[in-house]
Amino acid sequence: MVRTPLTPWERRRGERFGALLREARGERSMVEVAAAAGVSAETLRKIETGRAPTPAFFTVAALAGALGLSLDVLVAACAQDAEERDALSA
Amino acid sequence: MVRTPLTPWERRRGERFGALLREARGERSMVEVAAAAGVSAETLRKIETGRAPTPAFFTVAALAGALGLSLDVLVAACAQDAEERDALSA
DNA sequence: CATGCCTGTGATACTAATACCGGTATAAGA
DNA sequence: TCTTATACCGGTATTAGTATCACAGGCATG
Repeated sequence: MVRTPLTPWERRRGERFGALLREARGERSMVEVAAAAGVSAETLRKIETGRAPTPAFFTVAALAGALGLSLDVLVAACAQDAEERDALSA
Repeated sequence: MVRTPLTPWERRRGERFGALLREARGERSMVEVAAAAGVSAETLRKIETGRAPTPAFFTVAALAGALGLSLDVLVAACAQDAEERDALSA
């Protein structure tokens, strides 16, 4: 095996991550936020829906900047959610 | 064109980013840090040398955690370097 | 009803990230 | 000297991220 496929856990983490971004976007439109971050709207959509579970670092950094989010807080929230999920549904 | 190839600017940013990680690693070995972050040593090496200029978000997050770095500080440092470079070599 | 606009979506294409393998060089230590 | 460890490099294979194209639903306006 050359490159390990994404584990279900990683996909769940991606869904959580996307949900956080979507929540932070609020009433703003996808295209508006995507344009502000300098990425395509489709990319933002895939990240929000969890279809791109492990996006590029600078893509996330640009989105976080456009949304006024802290990257450290973001990863912490993801890790916390993951722990809760693991604890609940083992 | 479907996916835009990486621009020289992005590659330079990747080099800067890798240099920051390498500096933060200090005396520790690649394999040690890579293992602590849960990534392969080759991946860490490529990121440090700039051969992987746009690494995955969670890969960077894991490395930053293993190195005790803040992601926000990291991107800020990259952006600052990029601005300096732009200002100098326009 | 038809037309246009805006939002989000599905399919497709192409590039890059990641991992494994082998080889090379350098330095430290037995 | 020989061995070991570390890092670097090239090639290869496979998955995943990203962008363009084409389409559908809602909503206003003529």
